Amino acid sequence: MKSTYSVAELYEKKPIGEFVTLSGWVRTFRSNRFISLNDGSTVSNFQCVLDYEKFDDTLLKKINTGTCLTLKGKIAESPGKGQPIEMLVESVEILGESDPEKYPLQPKKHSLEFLREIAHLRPRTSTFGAVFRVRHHLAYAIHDFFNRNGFFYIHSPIITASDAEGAGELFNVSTLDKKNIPLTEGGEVDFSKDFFGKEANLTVSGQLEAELLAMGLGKVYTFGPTFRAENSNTTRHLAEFWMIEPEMAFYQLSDNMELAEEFLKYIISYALEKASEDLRFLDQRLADEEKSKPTDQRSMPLLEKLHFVLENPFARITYTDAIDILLNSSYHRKKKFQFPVEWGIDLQSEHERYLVEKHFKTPVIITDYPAAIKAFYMRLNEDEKTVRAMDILVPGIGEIVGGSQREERYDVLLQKIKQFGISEHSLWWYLDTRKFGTCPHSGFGLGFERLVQFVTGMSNIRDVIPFPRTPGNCEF
RNA sequence: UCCUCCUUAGCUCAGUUGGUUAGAGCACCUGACUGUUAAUCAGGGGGUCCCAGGUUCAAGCCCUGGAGGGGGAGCCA
Repeated sequence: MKSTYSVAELYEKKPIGEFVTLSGWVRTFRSNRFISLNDGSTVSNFQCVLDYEKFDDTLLKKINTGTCLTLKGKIAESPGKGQPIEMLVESVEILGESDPEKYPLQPKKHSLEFLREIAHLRPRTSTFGAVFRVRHHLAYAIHDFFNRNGFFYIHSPIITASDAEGAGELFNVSTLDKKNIPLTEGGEVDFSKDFFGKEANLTVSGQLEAELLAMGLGKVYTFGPTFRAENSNTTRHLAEFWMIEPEMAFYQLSDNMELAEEFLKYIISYALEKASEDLRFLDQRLADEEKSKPTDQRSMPLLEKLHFVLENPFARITYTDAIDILLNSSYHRKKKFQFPVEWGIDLQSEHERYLVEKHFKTPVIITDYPAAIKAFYMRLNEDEKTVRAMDILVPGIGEIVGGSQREERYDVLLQKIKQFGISEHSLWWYLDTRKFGTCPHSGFGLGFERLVQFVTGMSNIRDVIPFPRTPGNCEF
């Protein structure tokens, strides 16, 4: 018979009368009698009761917030109101002491900004425990969804020599001696002397490589780290983040949209099922936070929002229709938009927010953007002005998915590459797939941390990844 | 990178028109109490007022520069 349990297992099995072993970290120690213990298996703490007259004072003094303990004792029904069962402690082993004068976490509410500075300890708080457990379930759900639907998980390279999308600043990967950098005759850095014999960077996207695999394996996806050296200081950007990029042969844009919607709904319903206790906690946390805001600025309660997304179809409109809606809006007539609206502009945050939060009040898929504001690889429409792009916008976060049908026609793609000023030579392998057995295909990218933000209701992206990397911040 | 707000005890924050020894709640320490739920009650310790310079008889408060953080924007996922 097993006698070592996690807190989650104790609450599930309620082994009343059984002598068990339990390990965890002390949240509070009340009345010299009640230890509130958490082991990370669930957001709930477990009450362990000890008779202080039976234990040494020097031992009791070591039971403080943060102390790590192994307790042995019998499980009994709890006469108190806060919990169904509790442990009547018979032995206490101190695994790790915690000096209460110096331990920064207290049994009280801390600001997220303060906890960010002690990111090595914040996994011991209720909020971050819940966030990281939900993050796990979401990651697992993503693999589960693709596996059930016939996708193959592929590993695209982390180090690449191509700035695939031509977008954003790159992190350089080099083993050159920084104090003695070899130069060419023209005074440029001589990357032929570098480790790879050419300039190399951390990947900004696995998409181009995923396309190569899709045109052999059919349906594939990547799920890996991505790096952008942008000087972005916002609540929704990281220098290192995780991205999911499915890529499907023989998928048109409409198939792509259907997949993306089904995918998001599957993941959310999986999280609601597997992490219901954590999501209830996060729902309450958000509600408490929203109390300090004026009524008209409050967002929808977390659980209500998630159910709403599950139960309603995403709105689908073209970019051209979106511009019309914006032009006909009362916001536009009253000149509430800071940026002008006209066909051809890149939609600003305020425009996206109006469409999602005011007009449709549901996630929105916008398609067929002007070719000039989208990447070179997106398939050109018959009007030769727009491309088969799709962005999914959600309330609070904005863009969570960006995807497209890919340009499969060799001549059109080559012309676009030249137009965008990209060296065709560096993409010879990408062009080859259009030369040999090309086919219509589509895919999209989902920012994992933005998904975690959406599901947990955390407003800053730095609070949904254990150790965030942002400009000027690489601690831990 | 731009705009804006902030920086006072371990944490969250107050500090009036520039004026004596800089305050509160929580945390911590000591004691009392002991079936509590962020326990309660009494007492105590704890400060480079972000840094540097300036104005003034006098600066936490005013001025200049810098650093760090929050929110918004851009770039994007």
